[in-house]
Amino acid sequence: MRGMSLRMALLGLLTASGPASGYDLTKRFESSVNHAWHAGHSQIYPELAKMAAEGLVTVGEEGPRGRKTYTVTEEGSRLLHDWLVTKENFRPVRDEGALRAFLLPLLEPEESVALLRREAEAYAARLAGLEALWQVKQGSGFGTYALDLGIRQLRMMRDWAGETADRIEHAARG
Amino acid sequence: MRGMSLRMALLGLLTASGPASGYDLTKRFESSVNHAWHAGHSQIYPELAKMAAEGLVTVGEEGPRGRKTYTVTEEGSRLLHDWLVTKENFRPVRDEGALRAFLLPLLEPEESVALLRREAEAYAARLAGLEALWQVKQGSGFGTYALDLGIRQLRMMRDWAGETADRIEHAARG
DNA sequence: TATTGATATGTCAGTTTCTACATGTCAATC
DNA sequence: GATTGACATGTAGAAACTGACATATCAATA
Repeated sequence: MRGMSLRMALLGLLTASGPASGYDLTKRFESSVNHAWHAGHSQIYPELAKMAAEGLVTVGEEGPRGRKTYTVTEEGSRLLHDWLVTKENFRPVRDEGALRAFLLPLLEPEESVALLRREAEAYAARLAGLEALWQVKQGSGFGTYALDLGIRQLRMMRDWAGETADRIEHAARG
Repeated sequence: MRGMSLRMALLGLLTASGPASGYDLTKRFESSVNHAWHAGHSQIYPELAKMAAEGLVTVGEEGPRGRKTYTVTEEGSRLLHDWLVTKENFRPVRDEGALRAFLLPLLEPEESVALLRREAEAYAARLAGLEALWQVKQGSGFGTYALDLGIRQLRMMRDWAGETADRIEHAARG
C-alpha cells in the first residue's frame, strides 16, 4: 500500500462532494486539494479507469457529451478509510524550494539575497491567495484543515526567506 | 529546463564538498540534502553516467574497488549557477501529509484526533533529529539554511497537528 | 580460513508523473 | 451561420522514481 495518493485524493473528493465525472474531479482538484496534491486530467482519467477496473468506483451510464459519472463503492470507501487510519510512513521528501535553500551558499551573497527576496514575494503572493480563500470559506467547510496547513506553510516559507535574506545581508556587511 | 533537481543536487554536492564517487554522493545525500530532496543510489548512478555523457562532470580513473571519481566541469558549474539564479517556477506541490490533512474530515472525530496526535509525535521525533544536527553544526556550515528551513517546517507541522487535534476535540465535546 | 560488513557499482521491471497531442459536443454569442 | 469557449475524454512518449536483484572487492575479526 504505497503511492496510492492520487487514488486516495480521488476517492476522498468523490466521498466528500458526491459522484462526479473525471472532468469534475479535475476541476475539484484545481480548486481544493491542489495546494496539497497536484494532478492534471491526463493523470486523473487513466486512474479512474483503473479504479473502476479494480472495483473501487462504479461508472454510471454515459451522459450527453460522453460524460461518465463515477461513484465510490463500499470497497473504495473501506480502502480510503484504511489508508487514512493505518498508513504511517512518510514518503521521502522532495521539495525544490528546500533544495534551492540547501544550494544557496554556492551563490554570491548579493545573488542569494536577490533570490530570497524574489521568493519571499512569490510566497507572499500565494499566501494572499490562500488567505482570501480562507476569508471566503470563513474557516469552515471540507478543506479547512488543509487550508490552514497551507497558510501556515506559506507564512513560514515567506518568513524564512525574508529572515535568511536579512541574515545574509547582515553577514556580508559585517 | 525543468525537473533537473537531482542533477542540481549532485552538482551542488560536488561543488560544495569536492570530487566524489557515486557511493560518496549517495552517503552525502543521506546525511545532508536528504531532508530537502531524496534519492537513492539506483537513481544516482545512472544520473551521474548521463551527466558525464553530457559533459557536466568528468570521470577520473577507476580506483581500487572500481571506484569512479566525478568532478564538476565548467559547463556543469555554469548550469548549476544558472538554474539557481534563473529558475522561478514552482514545481507543483505533492505533500502526502497535507493530503491526509485535507481528507481528515472523512474520519470520525476520535479517529482524526488519534491520527493527529500520532503525527504530531512523529513530526516531533524528526524535529528532534534535525535539532540535534543543528546543535552539532552549531548553526554554521554548508546545509545550514536548508536545515533551518527543515526545522521550521517540522515545528510548524507538529504545532498544526497538535492544535488541530485540540480543535477537533473541543468541537466534538462542545 | 571463513565470515561478516563496509565499500563500490550497476541493472531492471514496474509505477508515477509530465507535456503535448488529439478529438468531439453543446450553448451562446456575433 | 460561424466562431468561441466551456464541457468532456482520451492517448502517447518520455522522464523520474521505486524496490529489488545482482556482483565483486577489501579489511577485520572470529
